[in-house]
Order: sequence, then C-alpha cells, then structure tokens
Amino acid sequence: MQRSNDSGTPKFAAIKEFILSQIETGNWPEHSRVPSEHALCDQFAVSRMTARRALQELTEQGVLYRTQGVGSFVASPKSQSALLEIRNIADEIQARGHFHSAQLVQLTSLPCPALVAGALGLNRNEPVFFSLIVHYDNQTPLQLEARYVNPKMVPLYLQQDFRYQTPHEYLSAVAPLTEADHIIEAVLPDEFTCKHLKLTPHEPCLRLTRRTFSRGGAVSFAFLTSAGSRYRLGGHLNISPTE
Amino acid sequence: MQRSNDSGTPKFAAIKEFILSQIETGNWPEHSRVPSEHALCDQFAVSRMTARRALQELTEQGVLYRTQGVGSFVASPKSQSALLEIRNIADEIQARGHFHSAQLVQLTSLPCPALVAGALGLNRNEPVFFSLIVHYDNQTPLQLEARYVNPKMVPLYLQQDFRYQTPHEYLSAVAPLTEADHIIEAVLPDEFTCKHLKLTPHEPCLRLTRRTFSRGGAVSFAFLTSAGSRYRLGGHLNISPTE
DNA sequence: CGCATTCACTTGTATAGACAATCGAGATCC
DNA sequence: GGATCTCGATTGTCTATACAAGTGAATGCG
Repeated sequence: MQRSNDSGTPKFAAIKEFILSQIETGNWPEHSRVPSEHALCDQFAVSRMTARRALQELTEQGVLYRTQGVGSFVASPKSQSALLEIRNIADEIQARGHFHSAQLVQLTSLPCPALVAGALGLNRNEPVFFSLIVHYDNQTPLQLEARYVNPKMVPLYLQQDFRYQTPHEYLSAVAPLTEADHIIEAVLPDEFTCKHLKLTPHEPCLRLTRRTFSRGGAVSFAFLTSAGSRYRLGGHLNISPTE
Repeated sequence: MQRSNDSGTPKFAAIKEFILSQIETGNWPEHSRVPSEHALCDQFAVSRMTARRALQELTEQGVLYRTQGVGSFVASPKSQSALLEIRNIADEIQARGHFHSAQLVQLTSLPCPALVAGALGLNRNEPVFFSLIVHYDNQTPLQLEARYVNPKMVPLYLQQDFRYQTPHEYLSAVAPLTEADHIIEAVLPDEFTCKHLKLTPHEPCLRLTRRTFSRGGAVSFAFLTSAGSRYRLGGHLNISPTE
C-alpha cells in the first residue's frame, strides 16, 4: 500500500495523531482554527482526500467541528468522548479539579469463583487475579473497585503498584479495550462496603458490573460500587432491563 | 454538485437509504451478504469511492459489518441500536416473552416546576404537560414513569390514551428523537413510589432521568424509577460521575 | 489424501483532479 | 453610511484509477 512510513500506520492516521497531539499539548486550544485540508496536503504531502479523511474522522469523534466555507476548529474537550472510551476514574476526578488517591486493600491470586469463571472463560478454581481498591475523591471515599483479572491475558497484573496507576490505566496499556459489557444495579451496601466507603447500610449504591475484552478474549470482570451518587450516561447507549 | 437527482440528496445517501430499506423490509436478513462495492458501482452508476462511502457509514452506524477480503454483511439487529435508539419499555417486556400493561395514574397540565422549566426551556409556572404511568411486566409493577412534556413541541399530548400506547411510542412518532441526556442514580423510593411499585422503603431503586430532544428543541423530561432491578447497558457509552 | 500455490474477489489506502455550496471580507455603488 | 456584488478560501460531493492486503476456493503436486 502507499504508506508514508514502514510502520504500517496509514497516512490519514498519522495526520489524526498529529492533530490530536497538538490539541492535547494545548498548542491548539478550544475553538482555535485547524489547518485547512489544502494546508494539510502541503504539510504532509498527501492528497486532499487523505487529509480530508483525517479531519472527517476527528469530526465524527467529536474532536473537531467544521463549517463549510469557513474552516475546521477544535471542539470543546467535554464532547470528546470517543467510541468505546471507558473513562478512568482518576481522570474523572481530576477533571473535576479534585485530587484522586487510591488505597490498595487486597492484591492476590485466588481460586476462581464459579460466577467469575463463566464470565472470563476460565475453569472453576483455576487461579485468577483479584484486586480490591478504594478510590478517593479528595479525602472522601468514592468507589470500591473489586476486579478479577484473567491471568492468561495479563500475567504481570500482580506485580503492579496500583496506588500510582489505576487498574484501568494499566489494563488499557497492556490489553487495549475492544469490547465491554455493563450491568448497572441499585443495591444496598454490605457490611464490608459500608466500612470502606464510610456508608450506613441504608444508603443506596450504584453497582456497575463491567466485563472487558481485548483482542485475545475476556480480560477482566469488575464490580464498581459507588456511594449513591449520580452518574451521567453519555455516548450512544441503550438501556434494557435484564431477566 | 454532481447529483443523481434534483432533490438535493447526495448519491451516497441514496445508496444508504436503499440498503436500509432492503434490511428493514426483511429482504436482506441478518448476516446476509450485501452487494460489494463494485456491484453497487454498476447498480447505481457511481464510482467506487461513492459506493464505498455508503457502506462505510452504515458500518460506522452498526448496520453492517465488513471483512477485508470477504465482503459486507447485515449486522445483528440488536446492535442496530445505532445512533440514538432508546428502547420502549413495552417492547422490552414483550421481547422477554412477558405481557406489558400500563396504568395511567395522572395526565394533566400543571404549572411548570422550576427544575423542569430549566430542563425544557420553559418559563416558571408556564403550563407543562405531565403524565404519571405505572408499567407492569405480567402483573408485577416494574417501572414508575413520571414525565413532563413541552406543550409547544407536542400540543396534543393530553389527548392520547396511554394505556394502549406508551408515551415513548407516541413521542417517537410525533417528535423524532435526535438527542438525549441521561442521569442514573440509586435512590430509596419515597412513599408514593413504594405504593405504586409495591415496594418497602428499604429496597433500593434505579432512577433514570432522561431529557429528550427533537429537531425543534427539548421535548420531554422523564423520571423512570425501577424496582431495584438490573439494567444492561449497551452501545457506545461513557459513564461519568456528576458533581 | 494432505499440502502448498495460485487466482479471483473483496475491502483498505491513496492519488489527482473536477465541480458545487457556503461563508466572509473587501470592493463597489448609491 | 448602508446595501449589494464579487471573489477567494474552505468544505462537500464525486470521478476514475492505482496498488495493497486479506480471504477463500480451486488447482496442482507429492
């Protein structure tokens, strides 16, 4: 194929990355003008259709907005929720101007419970990695994250230090997310959850059960319990009751 | 512009509509093969780039899936939750093989509460339509739907009989959905909700607050409270805590 | 039979050019 | 000054073509 380099990266993808990097570093602030299709043609020595494709895809992802006869511009960062992005709780908390910290309660290998075995495609009692973390927003406990991880997909999971990097961050790096299941429930916290989130047993909680997949198969199965807070759902979603 | 007709419809859009119509009428069932780019070129007398664009956009919308070297195929209808589908609770219940019924508790015009006024872009105490409905799955109450509707967008709302047609069905018909906000919370039911959903005050509930828009502006603002059930979230979503 | 090779078909990336539609700014006219 | 016109810049649609890359089926060989 006609490629700008030997790394296998298509040219339009290289242009997208360039534009995204300019936005991320703050060089191109919100609502600032992005080079026109013609300018990108010159800059990257590509045809207009290729430059156009980069701008087009970024527009579909909500990174840019374009107006015929005027130009292309950087969109508001908040609408940049790409396709299968699952946000990192640390990023969320920092985006609100707060301080995120995490307390590692448990990090171990244990025999796989039946329910988890089914979800991750493992055999019952086969070893599975497990982490239990409390996420704090400033000094307030916000979320209890119980996560089972498939050792075949992520063999070095137990060696990580999750006080400095969330499991989500680490897993995103080693096993890029391709798919996810979600179930959301309203539950009352058990004694253990009450203790870690400093709740009373009558405060309702949202529990999000999330199973993530990467190219090779099921990666992790997580229970994210949050103190009765409100969550905004965005993106293209459908919501259906389960049996 | 080079156009296949004088209606102002671009050629690629005409091809998309053709493909969608074949799928909707059942002519092209799930997983069946869609004409190749080359075949569409001949059929519509367009260049390959134009035929390709139609297939491409339908793929991005989840209507088709394509594999290099193999072909393009009709995707599963369930993943056709494409852009902004919000399911109808009656359809959901019937999809589970159960019987849906609805009890109309209240249907009236009332002065707009402040919170609703902001959400719908109305003035405080200006009249707003309000409906309160209990949805049953077989004989079990499943969801309490409290909905405020913008009279400017849907002037005939109060004339409908919501025992036979859900508000969602009616609104979809008269004001096609273009956008929606969602907030999900875990709450304990108030006395009124307990009564209608036959709950005890200690059973946690999921409350989905949904604001819908059509082309002309905000259409409705609904509070959907469900007895502690589990909800499956699908589609491309992001979930973020609110302030 | 089992295996590798070849080949046709399909999708993916890219080019160079054309005309259409829209907008904004500057020039022109009254 | 204010309204109108023109024109350049920019994005939107489309063509015709080329080569790359993946798949699957047919073919040929040992």
